[in-house]
Amino acid sequence: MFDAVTTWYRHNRRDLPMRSDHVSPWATLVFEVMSQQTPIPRVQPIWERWMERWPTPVDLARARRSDVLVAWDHLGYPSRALRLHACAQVIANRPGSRVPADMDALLELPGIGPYTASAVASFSFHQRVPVLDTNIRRVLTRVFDGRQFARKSAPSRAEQNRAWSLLPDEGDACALWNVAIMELGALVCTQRAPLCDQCPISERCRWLADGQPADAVKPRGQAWAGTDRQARGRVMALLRDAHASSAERVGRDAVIEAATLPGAPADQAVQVVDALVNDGLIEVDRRGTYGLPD
DNA sequence: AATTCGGGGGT
DNA sequence: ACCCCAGAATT
Repeated sequence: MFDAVTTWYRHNRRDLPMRSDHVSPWATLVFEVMSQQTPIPRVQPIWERWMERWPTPVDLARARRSDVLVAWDHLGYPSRALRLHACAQVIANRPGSRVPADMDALLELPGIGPYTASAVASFSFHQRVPVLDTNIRRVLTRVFDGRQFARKSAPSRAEQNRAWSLLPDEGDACALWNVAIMELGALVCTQRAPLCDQCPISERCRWLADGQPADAVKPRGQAWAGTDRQARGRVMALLRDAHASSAERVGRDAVIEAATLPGAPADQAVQVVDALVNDGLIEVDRRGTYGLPD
């Protein structure tokens, strides 16, 4: 399994800048945070500009949150940007301002959960830990369980045990294994139309052997049009533009207008703006004008 | 375990 | 129109 997947990886991997050997642990951490629920192609250009501007945790720790939110641009889930900023400040106060190398310490950091902690621990520090992202979970579920998709909820204990059991003995090999099987899920064992004829482990795949049975229809996800998230996104876009162009603040009327969606309940805009203030993503001054925090 | 948190490109 | 995407925090 290891040889088949890693050999495939060597010949088929994408040439991503963040996989370069001279990428720092901090740069890797930033990339993994940006990649949470966000496709790689959209992350890449923003990550490159970001690391040029704030190469180290100390650099980002000193930045203003408003500049951080503008640089985050439209990556989505802007609370991630604030958590990353807070994370930089925690790391900047550690000895040597170093990114911690072990899982327990990484998990203490703001915005760093099981996936990101394991990715940094494995890819940057070659710790012997499994990585269970959406791609790897899908591959392992198909190969071993014969099901089309992993469960929507967090990885079960059984999934984690299996991931551990597949790890090679050495940390270096684990890093290669993790990135290789992740890439296999991203390029071959895809969500929609897996390319099983190109898969190096198709012979051992229970799902393929069973005739690719389809899972039961999954419950529908959250709609988009008219949601709080859409309204919040509009407010953030308005304030990003205002800050980026002239560092100007915006009156309440304009903010409420941005938060008002066609056909939405009348009180949605007000509630959304209040929630953004509460989340620390926007601020009101004494005159009642709005802007990005600090 | 279920919800909430953006945004855009593919199908 | 709907789907998902190198998830995390909160309840």
